[in-house]
Amino acid sequence: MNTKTRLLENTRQALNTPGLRITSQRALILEVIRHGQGHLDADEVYRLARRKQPRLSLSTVYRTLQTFKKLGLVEEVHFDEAHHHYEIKPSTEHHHLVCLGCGRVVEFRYPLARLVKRNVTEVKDFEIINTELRMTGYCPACQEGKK
Amino acid sequence: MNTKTRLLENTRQALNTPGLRITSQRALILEVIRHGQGHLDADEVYRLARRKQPRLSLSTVYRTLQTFKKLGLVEEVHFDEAHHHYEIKPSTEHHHLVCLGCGRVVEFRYPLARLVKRNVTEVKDFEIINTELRMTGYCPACQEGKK
DNA sequence: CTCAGTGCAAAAGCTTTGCATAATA
DNA sequence: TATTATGCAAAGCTTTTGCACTGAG
Repeated sequence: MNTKTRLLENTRQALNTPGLRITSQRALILEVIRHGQGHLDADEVYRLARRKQPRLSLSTVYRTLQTFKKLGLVEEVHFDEAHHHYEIKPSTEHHHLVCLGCGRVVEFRYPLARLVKRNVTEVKDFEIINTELRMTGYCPACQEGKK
Repeated sequence: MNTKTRLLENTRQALNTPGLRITSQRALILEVIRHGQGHLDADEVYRLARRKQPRLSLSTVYRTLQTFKKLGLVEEVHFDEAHHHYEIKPSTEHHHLVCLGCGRVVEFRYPLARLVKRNVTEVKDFEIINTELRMTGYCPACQEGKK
């Protein structure tokens, strides 16, 4: 079984929804996000994917990202900038720590949703769909640099 | 002391930084954000402020927002959409709960920064500047509507 | 063969910038 | 009077959309 066939096979599992078609573009984009280290924005996905499939268009990337989001396959993450980043939907809740100096993004696990739901009156009655914590600051290395 | 004078007086206190000028636009924009219920985006600030000062331009709003942000006077909040919202910098840490049904935004207090800093290894060594938690879901009323 | 998906180009937001003019300190 | 800030218009970016063509099922 060659790489391309395996890729399509994986995609088939991920995208098995009536009416939805498995295309080489979708397989490729899913693969790029899976292997992309963490948090790619649409343009990064586009550039990486174009190495394998030069005729791929940016609109396809955007449309595919929307599709994946609706399917719950990827998650949109909001950093400080104006645009969005995407990551494969994690099985366990996790959050992000962004260094304002070097831009490094650190992920960490912490069961916030449960905690907050239990302790905050306003949240108790909500049906929570998504919980996103973003902390920004300076990592140890960049704290040094500032001195 | 008339309204305009008082406004400028308040602004003077807020903006007292060498080289920074107190203008009627800045006073007005600060006032709009202060009285705006919670979370206005740039365009909302613009439209509200234009009622009092029709010649105000949108670029001034954007530039002023940047200035205020740098001064730590207002805070940029990131919701699900592509653009930013602004609020007067709160004295105590608080977070946001957004209803996906009706769009209502509920604020709640919870000392997350402290908690996470204490419990998460990855965060311990960071110098944290900002902590932003955003939860989305459905409020009681909208849960009803879905049935 | 049909209809969902793609590529391309154009449009649509939101935000930033250049430059001459106005206003503050 | 010396700069800083403003208004206007134009440009920049990211994201979306229309349409004819392609390709999966």
